[in-house]
Amino acid sequence: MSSIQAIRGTRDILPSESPLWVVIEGIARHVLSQSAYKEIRTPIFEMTELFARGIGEATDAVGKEMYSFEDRGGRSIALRPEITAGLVRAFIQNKLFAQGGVQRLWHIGPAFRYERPQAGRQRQFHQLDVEILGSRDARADVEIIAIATQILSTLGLTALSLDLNSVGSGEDRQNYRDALVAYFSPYKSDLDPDSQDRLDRNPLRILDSKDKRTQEIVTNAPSLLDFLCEDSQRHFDAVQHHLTNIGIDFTINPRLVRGLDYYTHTAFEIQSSDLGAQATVCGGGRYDGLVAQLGGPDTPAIGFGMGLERLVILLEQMAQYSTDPFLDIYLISRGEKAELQSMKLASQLRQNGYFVEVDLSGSAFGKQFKRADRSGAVLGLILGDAEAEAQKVQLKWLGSGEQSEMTQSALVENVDDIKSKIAKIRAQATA
RNA sequence: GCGAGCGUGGCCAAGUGGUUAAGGCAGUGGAUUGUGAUUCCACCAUUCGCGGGUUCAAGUCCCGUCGUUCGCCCCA
Repeated sequence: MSSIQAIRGTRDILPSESPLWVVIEGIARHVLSQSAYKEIRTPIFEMTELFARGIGEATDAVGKEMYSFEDRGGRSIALRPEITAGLVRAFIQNKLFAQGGVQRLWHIGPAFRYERPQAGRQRQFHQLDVEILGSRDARADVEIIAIATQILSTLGLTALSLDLNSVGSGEDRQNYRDALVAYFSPYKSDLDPDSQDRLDRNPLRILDSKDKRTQEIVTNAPSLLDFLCEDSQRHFDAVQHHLTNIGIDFTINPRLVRGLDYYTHTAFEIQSSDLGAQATVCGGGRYDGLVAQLGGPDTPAIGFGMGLERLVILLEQMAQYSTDPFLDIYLISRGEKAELQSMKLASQLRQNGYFVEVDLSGSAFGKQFKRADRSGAVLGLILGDAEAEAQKVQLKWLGSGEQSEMTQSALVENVDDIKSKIAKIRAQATA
């Protein structure tokens, strides 16, 4: 066992799985272009400082999970731990704000975090990231949430729950944070060790603790919602009002606190109960301060990240999408002349729109038929010495075994008949 | 970073200290030198993730290491 293995926490997406990824990407693309979103592609690595400044030095994603290294020029580089920061950097650097109005952007690709792999978590994972930059309106929040739910429901994922919260303005959050520290400090020794640690680092996280005793203490802790200023409250109310109006169910969860520093106001999470400990399929929120913080013009924004691996897990559980290869014709040949003709025939057929696989084995016809049968093709074509000599080909309908002979040129010209027969057989098979 | 479980061929596995490492699927060749989900035959692990130790004897016990799975932290 000295062969080289994939890096821990990375995974090959094999041919048996990739069709599912294509389905997800296709549906996402469709929904996003319906809503006037434009794709942006940004590098998977950036200056480490971008993440330190944007996401926050104290967050786990940056503080302890970042894949950072020095490049040959001595610069500190990091594989992106999430997508938003790089996207905002691109927005600023390319002056997309100069186009005025609202920018609707999306990006799909890998992100990296140095963590122990477990169910639904890898070191390299893939995210769909969708952002609206330049709108403070509550309708932008709602549009973002609606897009997320539409992608998920179009995929057929229905057993999901949407949690909603407002973390208020930066000021609201600071006030709340102070109040929490004041509330928890007297109980410090009763808290679980993790939460004691969080008291300094990130007191909002204590609310999420799974420890029983801590949860008892949390019951009477002040609620974030009581610390929203008037504007924050109005925004939050408007978001809820619109969501209800368009029929999106949600649960207010005052304990929903997202892990990255840049969030303000709306925070949301979409979860599934079928994912083990990593239940979040999609998480997002508003980040009105980030663009300015990274050196751009003051630009409000909101967006979400959706975890593609987690979608794949859910879709595999449902077994709703076929991953069978799509093939019209399997071409069998044997003998030098036949093999020569088969390549020409195959390319002519492909030019006519057929999906064609050529058997390259040169093995006995019996073996080739076996493979034809397993290939999933509807029609088998047989080219042996006799056919090659006569410029003919045998057509064998693999479902029925019915077989006939025609000239190769007739086959190539007879596109409509053959195609409609293939379509008919395929329709019967799925009926 | 912490905790627990698991590591036998491409895949699924039996094996619980006695030595020749079951079986199934897949694969390859043949019976069938041109007809496919049937049948039959043959081939397919000098070796049980890797390294060390205990023992007359180790896939089986011990230690280490790597990988993997699940959980904690945290998050997509």
